Amino acid sequence: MDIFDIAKLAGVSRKTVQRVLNKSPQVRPETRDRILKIIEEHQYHPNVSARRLVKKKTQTIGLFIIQDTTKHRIYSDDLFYSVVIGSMISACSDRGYNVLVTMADHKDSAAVMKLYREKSIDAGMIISWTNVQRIVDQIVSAGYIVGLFDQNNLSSPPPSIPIPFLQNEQGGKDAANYLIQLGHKEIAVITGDKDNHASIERLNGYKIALKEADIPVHPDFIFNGSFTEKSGSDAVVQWSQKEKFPSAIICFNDVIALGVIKAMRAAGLSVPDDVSVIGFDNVLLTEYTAPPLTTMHVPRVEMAASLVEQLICQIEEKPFDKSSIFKASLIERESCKPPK
Amino acid sequence: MDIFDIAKLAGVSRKTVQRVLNKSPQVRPETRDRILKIIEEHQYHPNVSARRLVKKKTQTIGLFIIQDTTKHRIYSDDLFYSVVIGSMISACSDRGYNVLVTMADHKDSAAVMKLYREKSIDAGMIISWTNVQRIVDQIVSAGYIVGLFDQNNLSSPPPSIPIPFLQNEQGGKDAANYLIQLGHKEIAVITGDKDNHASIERLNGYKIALKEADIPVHPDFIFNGSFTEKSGSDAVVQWSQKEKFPSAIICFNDVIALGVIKAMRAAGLSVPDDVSVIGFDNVLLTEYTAPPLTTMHVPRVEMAASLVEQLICQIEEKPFDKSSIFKASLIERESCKPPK
DNA sequence: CTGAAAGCGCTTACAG
DNA sequence: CTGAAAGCGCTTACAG
Repeated sequence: MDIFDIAKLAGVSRKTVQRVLNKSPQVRPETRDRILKIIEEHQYHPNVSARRLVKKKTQTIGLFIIQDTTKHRIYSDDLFYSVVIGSMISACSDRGYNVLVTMADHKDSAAVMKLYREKSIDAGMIISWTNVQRIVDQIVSAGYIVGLFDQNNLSSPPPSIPIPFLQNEQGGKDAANYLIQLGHKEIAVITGDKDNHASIERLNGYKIALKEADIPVHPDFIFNGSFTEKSGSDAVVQWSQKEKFPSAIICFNDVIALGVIKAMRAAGLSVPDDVSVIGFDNVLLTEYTAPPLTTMHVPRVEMAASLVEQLICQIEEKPFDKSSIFKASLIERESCKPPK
Repeated sequence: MDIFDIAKLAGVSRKTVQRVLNKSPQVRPETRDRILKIIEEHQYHPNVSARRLVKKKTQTIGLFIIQDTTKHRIYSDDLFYSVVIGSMISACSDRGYNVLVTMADHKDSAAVMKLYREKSIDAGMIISWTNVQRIVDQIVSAGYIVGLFDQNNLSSPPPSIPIPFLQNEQGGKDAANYLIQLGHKEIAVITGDKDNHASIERLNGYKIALKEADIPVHPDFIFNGSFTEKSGSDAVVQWSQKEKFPSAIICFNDVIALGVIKAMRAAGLSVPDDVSVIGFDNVLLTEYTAPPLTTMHVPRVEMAASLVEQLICQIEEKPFDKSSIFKASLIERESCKPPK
C-alpha cells in the first residue's frame, strides 16, 4: 500500500493524493474527502524513510545517556534522571517528535556521531553525571545541534548551545535562610564533588546567607564531600568526633541527606530532634524517608521541557523566546525544626 | 558526502565501496584498506533512510508506554518500570537496535499503529499498568511483531507473542514459607487489584503454603486491596479494629508495604517488633525505608532483556531457545523477625 | 574482482 | 485544480 495505490483507488493522480496529505487547499473538497476516506480505510501512512530521504529531516531527537563507567552509572532508575528522561520524551511527543534513546560511554563519541552522520536524528540532547566536553565539542564542530540538561557537565560551554540554567547560588542561600529563620545558628553544609559548579555555587549561596545574618562561617562546618550517601554518613561521623555538632545540616543533594539520616539513626540520634536536615533535588525517595525529607526542589520536569523546546526551535529555525532560567524551591516536610 | 563521493576519492566504482561496507570478501585487501581509510577520514556513514527504504528494515524497536489516564499513570520515574525501561534500552543497543520511545493512551492505538505502518519500527514492546488487549489485538491482526512486558495486561494473550513469564504462585508460596519458617502462624495478606492475574496467583501460592504447613487460612487475614499505598494503610486500620492482629503481613507489592509501614508508625507500632512485613517487587525504594524492607525480588532486568531477545529473534527470523520463565527470590532485609 | 541499471516510496519543482 | 519527471542515497540482482 503506497501513495500510488491510493491514487489508483481514488481515480486521481498521485500528486493529488500528495496535496491532500499536505493539506494543500488546492483540491476540490469532494475529491479531498473521497481520498481521505480511502486513506482512512486502508490505514495508509506514508513511508517515513522515503520522506526522510528527500526531506532530510527525521522529526526525531536523540537522547544520549552518557556513562562514565569508572564513576557513577546512570540507569534509567536513577533517582534524579528518570523523571528528566520521562519529561523529555513526553515533551518531544507533544511536539510531534520521536525520541531515539542511546546509551554510550563518555569516551565513545563515535556512537553518538554516527547517529548524526547517518541522519538518524535532527538533534540530540545529553544526560550525564560526567564531563561531556569532548562529545559536545565534536558535535558542535561538525555543525550538528545538541543540548545539555546539566550545566555542570561542561568545562567551557560553547556559546549558544541550549542548556536550562538553575540558579544554584540562590538555592543554597534559600536553604540556609530557611534554617536561619527557624532559629538555627550552627548550620553545617555537606558539599557535592568539589569540581562541580552547582556545588560551588550552592556553597557560595550558603556563605552569603550566613554573612547577611551575621552568623560566622565556621570552616569545620563545611564538609567537602561528594554527591553520595557515604559523604552524608562520613560527615556525621566526623562531626560526632569533634566537640561541636551542628544543629542543622544542608546537604547538597538528597542522596547525601539519606546518608545523614541513616548515620544519625545508627548513632541513636534523631532527625529532626537532634539535628535538622535539608536536602537538594527533591528526588522521588524523599517523601518516603523517615522522617520525610525537607528539600530544595529542582524543577527538573520544567527544565527538561524547556530544553526540548529550545532544541526544536533550533531545528525548525524559529526563535526561542522563553526564559530558560530556573530556581529551586523549598519543599517543607518533616526533617527540620527549630533548634533545641 | 555520500557513497559516490567516497568511490570517486578512492578511484573505484560505487559498488566496490558498497562491498567494503558490507564486509564482502571479494575486494582486494589493498583496495579495501584504501577505501576504509577514506571512509574513516571523511567520517562517512551511510544514510539510514536510504538504506531503510530499500531494505525494509529499520533496526529499531518501538517502546510503547501505554497510559490509562483514568488510572495510575506511568512516568519514567515509576518505581517499578524505570529499571525495566533502562534495561530494554541497553539490551537493544547491545544487539545493535535503536529504541524509539512513545507514550500513548490505551485507547489511542492509532499512534502506535502509525509507527508500524509508516515503517518506523521493526517491532514493538509494550509497558503498561492497564489492559492493552485492544492494542495488542490490532497490532497482531495487522501482522506486526509485538511483545509485552507484563503477562497481566492481557485478558486473552494471543498465542506466540513474546512475554516473559513470572512464576507468581511460587513467589507467593515462598514468601509465606519464609514467614512460616520464622515461626509465624498468623500470616495475613494484602492483595493487589482483584482482576490482576499476578495477585490471584500469589494468593494461591500463599494458600498452598499455609495448607502444606497445616495452618488454617483465616478469611479475615486476606485483605482484598489494590496495588496502592492506601490498601496497605487501610488493611492495618481494619485489622486494628478487629480483635486479632496478624503477626506477619505479606504485601503483594512494595508500595502496599510502604503503606503498611507508614500506618504502623502512625499507630505507634513497630515493624518488625509488632508485625513482620514482606513486600513484592524489590523496588528501588525498599532499601531506604525504615526498616529496610524484606521483599520478593522480581528479576525485572532479566525479564526485560529476555523480552528484547525474543523480539529480535522474531524480527530476524531466528529461533529463540532460551527460557523466558522467571521466579521471584527472597531479599532479606530488616522488616521480618520471629513472632513475639 | 568490478560495473551499469533498476528500484525502494516519497517530495519537489516545473508544466499545463 | 492536476500531471509527468527527476531525484533523495542507498541496495539488489544481473552482467561481465
